[in-house]
Amino acid sequence: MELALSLGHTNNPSMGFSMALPHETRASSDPPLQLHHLLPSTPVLPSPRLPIPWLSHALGMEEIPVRVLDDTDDGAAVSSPNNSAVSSYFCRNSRKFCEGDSEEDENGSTRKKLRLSKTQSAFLEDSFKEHTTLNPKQKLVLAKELNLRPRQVEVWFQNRRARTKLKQTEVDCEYLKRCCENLSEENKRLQKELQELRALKTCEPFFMQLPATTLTMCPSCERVATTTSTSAAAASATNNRSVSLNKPRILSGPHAAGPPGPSECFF
DNA sequence: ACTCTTCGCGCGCTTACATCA
DNA sequence: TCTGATGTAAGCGCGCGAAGA
Repeated sequence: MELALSLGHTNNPSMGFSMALPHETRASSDPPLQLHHLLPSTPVLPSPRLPIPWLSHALGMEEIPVRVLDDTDDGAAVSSPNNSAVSSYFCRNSRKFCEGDSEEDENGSTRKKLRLSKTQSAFLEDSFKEHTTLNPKQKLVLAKELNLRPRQVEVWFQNRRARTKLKQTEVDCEYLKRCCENLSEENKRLQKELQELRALKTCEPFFMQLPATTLTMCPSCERVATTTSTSAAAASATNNRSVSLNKPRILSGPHAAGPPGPSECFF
């Protein structure tokens, strides 16, 4: 089947799968900051650009040809007994159908929860790939096109955003987990190396008599500098081995050596 | 200019139903 | 046929921003 839908241009060109952060400015054109923006090579959920139903016609500019979906199109099962994308839904609290279609079926029993047909879902999915949010007019047009209530379209988009966010969170967690594992491995390796160096140091007391040369690494710029006593400077300069026996010291804070301010590299 | 109220919307959390293995 | 897991439509409450009084 084909669907002809005319809607305005997107109000959310950034789209993609960047999830809206809570209470962010929704009209902002800047995509919200994501973990994958901060971390290298974080897998990001695909955002394929597929043919989309958001066509070029401006909203309300012309008659929108609407074809009522019928679920025989793809054989998709809508569990509603009348097998249509009905404009009714089940109110949990009142135990009846609400808003426009509150009747019960012939048996007097309430109808089951509506499930969208595959066609409807696919259409909504395509729309979502173009817009993760809908403006009221787009919602109405989509609802009309799919023979759903606007509320259903709205709920579908809300749930779809939630699912996307959940998946992205899972991806991010997986990535962080791998990062953690890698860092643990690196930590183990460095600890082992340190032990070896210490063992070597105790085996060669001669070098203990040499003035200590400390390698100090700036955690900010990651440059390494040697800080030695004045008398030892010459000796250490000519004795690379003594330098190698000293473990680079990671400062606890940015340029923790003191005098230089945090914005100014000590090195 | 500021405050308050109302409205619409999105989100998180949750429930309940449909489907499947 | 029954059952537990999973997916998802939908309800509810809350917070936020915009608009108007």
